[in-house]
Amino acid sequence: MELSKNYLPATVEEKWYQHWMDKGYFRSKPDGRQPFTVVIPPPNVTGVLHLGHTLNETVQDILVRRARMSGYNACWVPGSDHASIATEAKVVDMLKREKGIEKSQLSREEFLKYAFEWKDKYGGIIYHQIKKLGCSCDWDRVTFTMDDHYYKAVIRVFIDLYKKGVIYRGARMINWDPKAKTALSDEEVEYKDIQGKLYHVKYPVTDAAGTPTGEFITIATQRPETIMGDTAICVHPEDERYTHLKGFYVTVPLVNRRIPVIFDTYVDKEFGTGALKVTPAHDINDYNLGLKHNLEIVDTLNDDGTLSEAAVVFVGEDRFAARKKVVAALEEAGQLVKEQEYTTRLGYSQRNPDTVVEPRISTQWFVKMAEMAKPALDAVVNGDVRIHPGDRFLATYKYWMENVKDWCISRQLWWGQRIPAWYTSDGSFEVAATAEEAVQQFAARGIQVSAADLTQDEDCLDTWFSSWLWPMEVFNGISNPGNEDINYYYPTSVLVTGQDIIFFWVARMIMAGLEYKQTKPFSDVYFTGMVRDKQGRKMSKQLGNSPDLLELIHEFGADAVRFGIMISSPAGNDLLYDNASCEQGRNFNNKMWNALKLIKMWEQRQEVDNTDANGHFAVKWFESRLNQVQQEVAALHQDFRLSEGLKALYSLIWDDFCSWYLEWIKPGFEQPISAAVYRKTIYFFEQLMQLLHPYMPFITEEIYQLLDNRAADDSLMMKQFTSPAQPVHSVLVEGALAKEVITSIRDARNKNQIKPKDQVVLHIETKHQHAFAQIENILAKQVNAKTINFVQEPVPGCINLVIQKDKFYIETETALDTSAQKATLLKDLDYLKGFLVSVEKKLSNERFVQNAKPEAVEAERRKKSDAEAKIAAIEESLKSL
RNA sequence: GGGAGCUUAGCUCAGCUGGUUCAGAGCAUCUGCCUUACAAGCAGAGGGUCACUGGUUCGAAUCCAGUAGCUCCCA
Repeated sequence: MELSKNYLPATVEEKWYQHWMDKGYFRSKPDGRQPFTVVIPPPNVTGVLHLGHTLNETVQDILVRRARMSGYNACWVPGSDHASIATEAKVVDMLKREKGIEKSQLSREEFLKYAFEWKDKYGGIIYHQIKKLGCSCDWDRVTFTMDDHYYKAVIRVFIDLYKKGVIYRGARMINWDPKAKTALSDEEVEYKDIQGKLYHVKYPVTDAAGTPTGEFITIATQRPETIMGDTAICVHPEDERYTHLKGFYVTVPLVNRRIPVIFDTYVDKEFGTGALKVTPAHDINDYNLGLKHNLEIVDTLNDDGTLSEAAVVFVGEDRFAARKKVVAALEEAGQLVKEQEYTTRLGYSQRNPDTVVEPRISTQWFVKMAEMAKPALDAVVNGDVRIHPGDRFLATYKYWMENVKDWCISRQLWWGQRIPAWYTSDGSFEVAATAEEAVQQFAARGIQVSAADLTQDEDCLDTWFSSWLWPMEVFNGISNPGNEDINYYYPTSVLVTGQDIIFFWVARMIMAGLEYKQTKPFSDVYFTGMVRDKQGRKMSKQLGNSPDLLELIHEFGADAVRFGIMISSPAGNDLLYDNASCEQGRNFNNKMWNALKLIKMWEQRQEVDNTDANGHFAVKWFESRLNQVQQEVAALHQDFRLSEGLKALYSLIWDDFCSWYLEWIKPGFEQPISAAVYRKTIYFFEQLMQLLHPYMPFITEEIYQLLDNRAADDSLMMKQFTSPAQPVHSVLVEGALAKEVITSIRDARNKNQIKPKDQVVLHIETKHQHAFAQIENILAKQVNAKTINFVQEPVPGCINLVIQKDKFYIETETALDTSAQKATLLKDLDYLKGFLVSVEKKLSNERFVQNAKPEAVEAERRKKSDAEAKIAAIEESLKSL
C-alpha cells in the first residue's frame, strides 16, 4: 500500500472514531475489574466548546484512556446542564427575534416546550465537538440535568433538605439581576473596578418638630437615584462634627421625607464627609444598619431596574437614566455640593455580564451552608479528597468553607426544576412532591384544602442546585439509590475542572456527596488553568481571540490540537495558547508518519539470519531507553503531570527513536535489514504508539494498525499496558556516550568546514575499546568515517577532540585550522582548571569534609579525579597540535 | 483593605528533601545541508548575576527576612 507523503488526519479520525463506537469500546458496564470513573463537568447547552473546554476534555480523555489501557473498567459519563439563566435568556431572545413572541404571552408549559426544542437543536453541538476531539465517553450514558430522573432527584433532594431544616424560605437581601429579573447567589456576582462618581449632597437639618435649623448635613453617595429610599442619615457617635445633632432629623431632597439622624460606629469618619445616607432597601450594609436601628424600608426600584411608585419622582425611569435626572434636579435645587471622580467596584451578573446587579430585599429560598460545609472542609483538609496541583487551592477552599454564607437557590425563571412548594390563598405553604401530598400535609396541620386550591411556587431552582448532584445522579444514585451502577462507579475517580468553579461546583458536590452517600464524590480533583491568548489575555468573544475548535481540528487534526493544548499546559497554570503549538503537533504527526513509511520500506527487505537483535547495540540501548521513559511517564501520571509526560514521549519518539535509533539501524541504500532487528523495531514502534495513545488517539491507532497485520478485534485503544522492565543503567550510559561522541565529532566537522559528503578516518585513543567496538559501525555511519582505528598515542595532523576521558583524532584531507582547535581546547582546559580548583578548595575545607554527607564528599573526590584525567587528556592533545 | 501565588535564555516553562544528572527543556534565532522517511525536514551552534537586598550555611536558583513588580481570589 502506498502511504501518503504527509499524514492526513481527517479520514483517519473519522474512520477510527466510528470503528471504536461500532465496537462499543467506549461503553462500560459494572464487572469484576476496578472502576475508573470520570464524570464530565457538564458544559451547558447554550454554547460551543471553547479552548478551555477543549483542555478539560482532553485531560479527561487522557486519564480515561490510560486507565482503560491499565486494567481498569473506565467509564466516562458525558452530559450537559441546562444553564437556567443563560438558556432562558437565549430562548426568550430567539422567541422575540424569530417568532415575535414575548415570554409574557406564553404559559409556563408553552415556554418549556420551546426551551426543550431549543435544547434539542443546540445541545447536540457540544457532543459533536467532543466526539471530533476523539473523546472516549460512554455515549449510552449521556445525562442532562433536566432529564426526567434527574428532575425528580433534584426535587427529592429539595424536599429532603427542607424536611431536615437545611432549606428555608425567607426575606433577605439578595443579588438581583434586573435584566433576567431573577435572584442570583453570591457566587454568581462578578465584581469589576469601575470609574464612578461620588456625589456630595446636602440634606437640610430639622428639629423633632420638623422646623429647619438652617444647618445642613452633606453626605457622599455613588447612587443618588436611591436618595428617595433613604430612611436615615448615620454618623459616627464620636464624630464631633455631628454629636450635637442627636435627636435631630433631616429632610430627604426631592421627596421631602423627614428621616432621623442615627449614630453607629459602623460609619467611617474619614470616608467622604463622615455622614452616610442609609437606604436599607438597596444596600446590604444599609440593610443591616436598618435592622439594627429599626429603620423603615422604602424599596424604590421595580424588578426591571426602573424606579417604582415608592420613589415618588422619576417613576418608571431606568435606574441609570434616573441617576442623571436626580443629579440635575439636585443641582437645580442647590443641594448638589460637588462631584468627585471615584473608583469603585460594581457587581455584575455572571450570566448577563453587562448588567449591574442590584442588591434587593426579596423572599427567596436558601440552603443553610454552615453545617454542610464542615464535613466538606474536613474531607479536603484531611486528604480524603486530593486537590491537584498541590495544595495551592486549599487555602481558598478553606477560606470559603469557613466563611460560607447561605445559598440563595430560587430563581425567578421557568427553565429549571420548579420549586415543590404549595401555597394556600393565605400564603401558608407545604413542601411536597405533588399537590396531593401537600393536601395531606396541610390536613395533618388541620388545614383542609383541595389540590385545586393550591398554587405551586412560581420559581425554579438554581442550576447548581442540580449540578451538585451530578456524580451521583448520572448513575441514578438519588432517584434510584442502591442500584448496581451507583454502587459500582461511585465514588468517582477524578474530577477535572477549572479552578473558577471551585465554589459553585466542587465544594457543593462534596457537600452533596457526603450528605447523600456519606462518601466523597471523587478522590482527586485536577484543576486546569485558564486558556489565554499568547499575549496572556483571556479568551473572549469581544476580543475575537478565541479560535473555533472545529476549524482548528480541520486545519491541524484532532491529535495535533490535543498535542498543542497539552504541550503548553503545566498542571494548574494558565496556558498561553498559540496556533504554533498545534503546528508543532501536526509536525509531530508527520514525523511519526514518515518513520512508519521508512520502516514499511524495510518490510520486504528482511534478511533472516541467526543474529540476535539484542546483539545490536541500538536495539539494546533503545529497549532500555524505552523502559526508562515508560517508568518516568507512569510516575508523572501519578502526579497528574500530563504535560510533562507528553514532553517525555515527544522527545523519546522524535529524538531517541527517529533521530538516533532509526538512523543507527537503518540499512544502506537498498540493503537488507536483519529480520530480528526489524521485528524488534516494529515492537518498539508499537510500544511507543501505545504510550502516546492516550494523548493522541487517532494517529497512534492508525500507525498501530498499519505496522502489522491485525485481527479484527485488535485495537490499540484496548491494548493493555505491560509493566516495563528495568532499564540497564550501563547501556544507557554507553548510549549517552555514543551520542556525545557523534555530536562532538559532527560539530568538529562543521567547525572545520568538512563537507557532509567528505569521508574522514577516525582514530580513537581509549582505555575502553570494547565500548567503542560495539558501536563501531554506528559511529562510522553517523560521522561519515571511512574507517575507525584504535590507537595508543596521538595521531599527528588531525583534528583533536577530547570527549570525557577519551581522545579522538579526525584525519581529513581538508586543510585544518589548528588555531581554532587550540582555542577550543584551551577554553575547555581553562574551565576544567577552574573547576578543579573549586573542587579542591571544597575538599581541603575541613568543615566540608566533616559536615557534608559522605556521598557528597565521595562525589567531590570523583569529580576531582575525573577533572584531572580530562585535564591530562587535553594537555596531551594540545602538545600534539 | 485581607489572603494566596509568581518573578530562571527572546517567548513559555521544568528545576522534589541546599553540593556538575544545576543552570535545563520546548519554541524562536543563527550556521551548514534539497543526505532516497520526513524542508511540516536533517546536522550543528549561540543565548541566563536564576527580580533586588540582606541573612543562615563549609556551600544558596533552591532555606529565611525585607524590597519592588505582576497575577489571582475574597471583601
